[in-house]
Amino acid sequence: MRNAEATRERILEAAMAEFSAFGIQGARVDRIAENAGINKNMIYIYFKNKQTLFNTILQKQLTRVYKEIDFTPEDLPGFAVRVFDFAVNNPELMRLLAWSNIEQHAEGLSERDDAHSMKVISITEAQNSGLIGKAFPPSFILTTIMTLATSWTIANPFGLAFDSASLNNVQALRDGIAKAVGLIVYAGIEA
Amino acid sequence: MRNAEATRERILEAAMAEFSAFGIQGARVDRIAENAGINKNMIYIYFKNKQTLFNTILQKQLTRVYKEIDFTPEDLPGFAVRVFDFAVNNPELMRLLAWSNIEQHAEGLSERDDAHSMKVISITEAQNSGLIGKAFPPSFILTTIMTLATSWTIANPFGLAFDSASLNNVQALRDGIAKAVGLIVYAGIEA
DNA sequence: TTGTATTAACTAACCAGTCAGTTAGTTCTG
DNA sequence: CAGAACTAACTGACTGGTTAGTTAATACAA
Repeated sequence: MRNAEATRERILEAAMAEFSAFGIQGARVDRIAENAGINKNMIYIYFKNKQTLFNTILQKQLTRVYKEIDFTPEDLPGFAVRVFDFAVNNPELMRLLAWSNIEQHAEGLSERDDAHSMKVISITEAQNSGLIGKAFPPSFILTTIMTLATSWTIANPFGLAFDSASLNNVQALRDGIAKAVGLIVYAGIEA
Repeated sequence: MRNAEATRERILEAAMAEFSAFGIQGARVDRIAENAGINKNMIYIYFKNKQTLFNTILQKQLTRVYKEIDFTPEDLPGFAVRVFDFAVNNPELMRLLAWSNIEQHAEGLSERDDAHSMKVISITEAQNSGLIGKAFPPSFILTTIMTLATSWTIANPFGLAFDSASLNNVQALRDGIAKAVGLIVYAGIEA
């Protein structure tokens, strides 16, 4: 079986699981090779080194995030719920983000910054057109939404165990998040 | 200079910096010894191993957190601001928490769980006595406050760079957090 | 048969933990 | 109070195992 593309794909798949579980430092290249069912050297042929492999995966996953979650400034509670669902359904990805944050070797995150700036601008416009309230600055609103929506993932600084029981009723959390975000973004309107 | 207590303290200090920067896996015992200005073997005399050293530090820091931040169910916006100030002023500690979460070797966190349960009970009582609103479940309120208050630290899943500019005006963030928490906990009262 | 995919064996560096031994300080004894 | 006996603090050198990355040789497909 000789198939360059398939081999590359299997490396990426195994590496995603490995990096998500152990981070960059903790990931073992031998283990990735074994789980991918390929020889370790293939990793060094398809990717420069461990760090590059990680960067490739992070890039790919981030692109996926921005593609799969629609940003709707006119419906921020709905957006928050979408982020929440995505985060709860993709714990591997959340862990990858956490690792890239704390191990601080991340590169090429300009895409992330761009996506952030665009959202802040959209929120500003929504405020000016009266779609949402002006009680809070746009960047504050965005940060609040993103952290609120990911509170029940590995991102919670006090541990997921902190409030894991709530995950037994995902719909209740969805409702709570939508309501809380609504209070914040519609503060000052129709009140 | 022979002083067991001082030596132990210097190890803990250097280890805190090391673990905060590199985590458990990434921490280097040799580096801790060098920065503490002691012989590496002393670490193994005073502490069983690297993991035990980490656990000791985590325990100590968590105790400090619970001691230094008063929980006031009758003034949750104030509590949130206190958590925010503490988090912003103790980035090392926030990193330590993040490492202990993601590297999942943490032990002896019953103290943390107890502190959490107590707060949930207090919030429930506050709701029943009409001090705060019943729009959200107690555990939801607590989780929301904790993550909101730590959104501008390493805990932010999308990176601190996500909204680092806001940290230039800490007072504005404090006000925003207090206001947002107020909207959530007083929803349904005096409205 | 030519070049690409793949492999096994190897290397150099690193690192947690150990160990045999030394030095500083304290207690006991005559 | 001298100095021997003892204890606690500390040191430097080492080891066994691990790991990222390399190299040289082999299998295969066109």
